[in-house]
Amino acid sequence: MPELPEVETIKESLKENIIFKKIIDLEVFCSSPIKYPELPEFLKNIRNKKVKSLDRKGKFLIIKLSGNYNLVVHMGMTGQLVYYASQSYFDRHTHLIFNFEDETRMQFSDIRKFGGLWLVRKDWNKFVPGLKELGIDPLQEEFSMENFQKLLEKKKGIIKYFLLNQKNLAGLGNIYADEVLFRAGIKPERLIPHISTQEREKLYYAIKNILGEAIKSRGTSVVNYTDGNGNQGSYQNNLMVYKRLGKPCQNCGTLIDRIVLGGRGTYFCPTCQV
DNA sequence: ACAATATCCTGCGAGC
DNA sequence: TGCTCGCAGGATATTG
Repeated sequence: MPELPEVETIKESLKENIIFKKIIDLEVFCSSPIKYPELPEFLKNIRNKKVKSLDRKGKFLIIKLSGNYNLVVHMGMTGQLVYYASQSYFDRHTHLIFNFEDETRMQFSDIRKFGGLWLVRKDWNKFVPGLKELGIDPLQEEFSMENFQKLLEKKKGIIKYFLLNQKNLAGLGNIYADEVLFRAGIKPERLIPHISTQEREKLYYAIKNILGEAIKSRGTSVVNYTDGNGNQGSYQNNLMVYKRLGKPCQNCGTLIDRIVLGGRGTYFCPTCQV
């Protein structure tokens, strides 16, 4: 599940390989990931564009191209964007191949097809659902303790819902939401008004630190995530609760429990989290 | 206004 | 062995 640390790693690993390269052609094996514009226009507009820079907003990867075009990519659950300099791996989930002028390429594959690509220019973020509504990115300076406290002030709901809602904070998904709540010592179903200021502080640092650590580990490869070079991350070795149902908590030995919140498997330690 | 569920999709592993 | 079923969860739409 590409969440913020994974998309950040994909961005950085792709950057070294595709920056300043010219896309001469796009091969389409499955057009459903192309969300905007319609395929013929997408094909026409992607051709002969040079990669100018790579950016990230929450879980969105934004590849800035010449002609003021932006290629916005969301990996969904199983999306992968991998660069190949020589022979490439190809299977039935490979949907798109971006061919560069120097005969290298970047492939988009997506088993579950929840991912999407948008090629946009003017008013670009209004064509991409969810992009304009994104909340604070926890890696930006704007994510201060003050702003975080302010954000929580008016909220009434369950803390895990808050963390997963991209309109509040942009970038947390199911894995890191659970990990962050474990480190902060907060049960996932706690109501926000019942969370103390001190706990909110712990939560703030948990978000900042865990995302930072996960980026250092180059992401969590628990399902099929790889970076832009096809390499796995290692943060799966640091997970304290996610997917650890029935295993002893590494802090206190209590068996990790699982509940369902928002249709998502939610893992926590019944002792360490109150 | 909010919480909770259904929806899209495919692979995988459990159980019969 | 091979089938069905439930589960995995990105985000949005819809229902409660």
